[in-house]
Amino acid sequence: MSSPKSDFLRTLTERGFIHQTSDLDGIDAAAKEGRLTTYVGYDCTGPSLHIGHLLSIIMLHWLQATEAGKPIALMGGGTTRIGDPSGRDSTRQILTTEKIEENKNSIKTAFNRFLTFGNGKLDAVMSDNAEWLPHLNYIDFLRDIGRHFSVNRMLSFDSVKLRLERDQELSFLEFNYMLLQAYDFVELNKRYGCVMQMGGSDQWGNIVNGIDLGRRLGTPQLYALTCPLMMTASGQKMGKTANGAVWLNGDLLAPYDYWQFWRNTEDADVERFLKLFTYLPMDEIAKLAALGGAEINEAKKILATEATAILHGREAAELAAETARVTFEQGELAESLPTVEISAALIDAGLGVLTAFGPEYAKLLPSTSEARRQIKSGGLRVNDKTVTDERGVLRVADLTAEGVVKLSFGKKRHVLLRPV
RNA sequence: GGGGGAAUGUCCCGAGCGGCAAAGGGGGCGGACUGUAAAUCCGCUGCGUAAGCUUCGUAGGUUCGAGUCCUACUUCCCCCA
Repeated sequence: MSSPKSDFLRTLTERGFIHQTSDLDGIDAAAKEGRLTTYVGYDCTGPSLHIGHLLSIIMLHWLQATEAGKPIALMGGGTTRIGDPSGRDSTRQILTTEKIEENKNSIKTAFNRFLTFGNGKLDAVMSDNAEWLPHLNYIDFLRDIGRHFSVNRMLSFDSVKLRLERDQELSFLEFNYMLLQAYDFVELNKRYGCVMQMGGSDQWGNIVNGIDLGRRLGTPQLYALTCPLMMTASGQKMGKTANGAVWLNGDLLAPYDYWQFWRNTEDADVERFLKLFTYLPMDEIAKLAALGGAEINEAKKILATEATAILHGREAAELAAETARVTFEQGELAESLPTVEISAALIDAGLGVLTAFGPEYAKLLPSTSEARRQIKSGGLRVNDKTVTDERGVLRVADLTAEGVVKLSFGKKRHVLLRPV
């Protein structure tokens, strides 16, 4: 197609969101008229979404911001009971319905910062396929939906093919996943006039199945749009911090740590990430991207603050930036660092360093054995002084003027112990 | 139904004559160098502030001593029917 006429497609294209689409012209036209109602589905396999999901959420944001259509966030309350085999070597553990409900409620909270929900034409809605999938009748489903699926073709999909080639188990349960996801698309079309599904590039097959099913059932033309799988410039899969996944929920990953995650972006990724993970205008991004050498750190700080702001709010982002500035640039003690309160009696009696860093208190390290090893390689500091004696003890004399002890693991992770 | 093979350090792959806390990778973490980057180099990578304790699919057995030998069971793969 020529250059896109809709703000929506132009934005996604210039910011690098688009990996694959069906019928670009059709999408463009629908976006221009504001009738591109679009959904993205989210599994409820974990307690929170993580940055792997962020691209699709931001795409929904742009959909709404450019007035291209109504965003639908679909919770996979039903499909999670089956388990998507895509990208999986082995069968997912089957979660209990209680666990799925719990995850779902926790996941939902992340969307409010990105989308405006309500009853208006372009207001976002949250749906849940547990509303319809559990009520399907097996025979009816086979007759109405199953007959449109060719097993020959299903076997050719990567998610299935890989398992078969490697002689890995693929249960009949999982084999049905793609039918249900296809059905979701059609159902959302009926309920909300949804005409497009977006997702990560690994979802392409599943999405196209929905389009095919729609055509066979006489549903209006449906569209697909996928975004690239996020990798860092050095080829690592994105989304890991030292402590695990980069969760979107603040109770699982504090705004400060989230800010740090973005601050540590590789040079080569800065421009790409500014486009994808912030709402900054393109000309401003171009300026930041032009920075070279050590100056690029300024761009990284802006990336971190902007990305944190759209998830946790401006105030939390500024606080994280300030905490980082005091800690890293002035080398001073920032009282807003993550703080663990301990009983004053522990300090009075003298608290062993190994224990203090361990899982019981600062939680910087998973075990005291690990703490011992880190001391040997010089990775632990108390009040910015490297710990050399694994038998060292924290005492009242170690408290700073602020009445805390600063424990550091590596150059980047700090925790304050505050006796109360 | 019959025959053969395999399960190893709770991230993955993977060696392992009866003396093993168990080779080697990958990944991860720390240190050095830098810019809280990448690349590179070095170190660490079961638990325990000591003594020591607990690991090789599960349960028994042989032995001074078992990842290693024997028996049963579980799961997976291959061949035959």
